[in-house]
Amino acid sequence: MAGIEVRLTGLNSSQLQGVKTTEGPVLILAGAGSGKTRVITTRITYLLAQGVPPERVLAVTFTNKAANEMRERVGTMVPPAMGKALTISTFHALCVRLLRSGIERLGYKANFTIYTGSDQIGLLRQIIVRKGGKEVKLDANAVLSLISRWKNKGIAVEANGDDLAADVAREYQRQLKLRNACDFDDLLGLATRLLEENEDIRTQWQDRYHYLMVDEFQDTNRQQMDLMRYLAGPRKNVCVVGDDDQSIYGWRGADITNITGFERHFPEPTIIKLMENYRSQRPILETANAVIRHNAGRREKQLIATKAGTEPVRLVSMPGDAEEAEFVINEIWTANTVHRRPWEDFAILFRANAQSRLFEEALRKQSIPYRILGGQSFFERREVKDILSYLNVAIQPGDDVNLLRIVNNPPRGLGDTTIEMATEDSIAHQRSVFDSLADPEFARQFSARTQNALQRFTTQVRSWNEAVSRHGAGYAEIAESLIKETGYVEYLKRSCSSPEDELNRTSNVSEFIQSIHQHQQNARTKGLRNFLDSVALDDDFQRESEKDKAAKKPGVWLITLHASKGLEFPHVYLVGLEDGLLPHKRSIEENTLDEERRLLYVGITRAKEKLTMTYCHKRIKWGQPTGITPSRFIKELPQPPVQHTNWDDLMKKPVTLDVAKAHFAALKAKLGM
DNA sequence: CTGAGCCTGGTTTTT
DNA sequence: CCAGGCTCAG
Repeated sequence: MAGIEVRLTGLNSSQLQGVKTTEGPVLILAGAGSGKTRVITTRITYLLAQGVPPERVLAVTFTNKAANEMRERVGTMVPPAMGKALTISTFHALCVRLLRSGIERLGYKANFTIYTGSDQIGLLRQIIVRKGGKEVKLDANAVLSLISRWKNKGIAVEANGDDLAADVAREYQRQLKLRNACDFDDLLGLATRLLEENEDIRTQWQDRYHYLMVDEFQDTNRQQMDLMRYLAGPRKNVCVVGDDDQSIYGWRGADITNITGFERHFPEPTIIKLMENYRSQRPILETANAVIRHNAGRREKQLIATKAGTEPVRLVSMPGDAEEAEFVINEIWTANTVHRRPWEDFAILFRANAQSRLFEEALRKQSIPYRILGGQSFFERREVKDILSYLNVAIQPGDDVNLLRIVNNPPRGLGDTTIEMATEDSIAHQRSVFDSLADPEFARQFSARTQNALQRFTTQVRSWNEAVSRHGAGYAEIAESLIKETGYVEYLKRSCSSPEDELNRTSNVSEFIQSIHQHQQNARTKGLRNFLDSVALDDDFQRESEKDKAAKKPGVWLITLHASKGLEFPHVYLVGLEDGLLPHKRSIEENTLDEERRLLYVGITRAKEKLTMTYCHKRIKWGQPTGITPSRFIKELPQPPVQHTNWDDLMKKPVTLDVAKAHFAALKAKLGM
């Protein structure tokens, strides 16, 4: 094998140890800003340089973004052929691969459909109405999170209680299997079960990968830990990288004991601490260290500053939320106008999305560009979701959830009554809704007109099914003709209220068609099923994600603390340090203050040069001014380096000449002088 | 099927 | 306050 060069210069001794400890379980505790990604990518390169074949290396991440970044970075360090032979994947994508080749052992068919959040909710709503009648007030979202929690812990849905929620959950699971569908949690759970119950498959996968790496390990749940254990096998070459202090997804099932109790799953690991911080100036790190120290049961560590700095950390009290927004935006405006700092140097971090509104308004008022992460993803938009449902039905007409979404959309004479009867019939005869619709016996009870509509629809579905089942079928063309045949776009146009809306939605349809074409041309594994997988897993190769697009737009960052993890900004405003907000009311009730403290810690460690925290004495809540108690975390902030001031003092401070000039110039520009 | 009007609830959201 | 879901009338 041609020698690969590994660049080890510039790594500190613990980073070097992380790179070179290749055998046995390794736990790398990577503090915020400690150069974790560099260690992971260099470690992969190092393995290859030691002669490990690239197809024996598996690196798992949580997000597609992280996987792509890792792939790119490694790609610059090794020959292209080697880079391609590595497996760098998200947990979910890896599980889909496992399941597509083995799920038949668990009683599913290999062409199973992946149900996303809205599919799940749709199915649950249906079941709730059927089981409990219309009066029953059972929140589908609540049941869904219950189901998710069980699945994350590896508890069988079937094995829980006999109240309505548990009953609905059981029916949900039964329906999924009947429809040959998996939800996101199933992907992990079933893949794990597949390995657990089948020795041959387990050994096959254990032979495949000899070196495993997991990033963001603090976010793994029980299932993911089990999965890694089975994949690692007796070799136990597992290197996990994470930071228990940045575990902020407990509410989503992440199990912090995976990292704090790592030894229980992998005895006698090498533990490496990356504590040198290359991001933040010393005062910021002192603040962070002081805050996180208050958490119990953590792995003891302290971030070590490599960057000095004299800028104090500020804590500013505000009379109300309006002043808070105004103050922050004014400072940003001045820094940009007077000191020429670009807008994207500033981030406003908050606990809850609702907080962003006042800031947005203030930014708009000053015509300052900003970017906001989140919002509806492309594939959750109605028109895209509709077409996806058509394609899923084409593959599996028995997929009731997707069928019901499109059966009368556009309207084709199959209204509520017909569909309700079909649903009942399908339950009575233990078959799919499609099978009921297509049954002449069932059709007989309807008017000639409805019979006609039934005939037409079922014939169409059958022809689509045949078309997509043909080997090597051009699925982009099929999708296009399907849309034409159904008159979907015309229908969509009719349902739009404004020309802008119409343009937006129709271009979404075109963009979607375009992405199928691209998949058909470029994807490594072609086929409609694979396309739908990559859509469900949001790992659509060519199309830029909404987040990437937002990140490229210039402007001030408005972002939740959760979404800020992994990012860094020169100037950070961490707003709303108030009891009930940070820590959040629910967290106080549920006694998860540790996680709230970690959230604060994550926020603090985002800042590179300057950190300003704020809190209000009053806040307009639901139209009413409400008194506020400052955050209980404030007393944990060390003074110094934290400087506690208030709004009045800062407003009274004399304006410098520079600032006055800048204001004057801006005013002139506004008036067009 | 649509849309106005009423009611309710309001944390975070990698796949 | 205000967004989203739901109902009922047309």
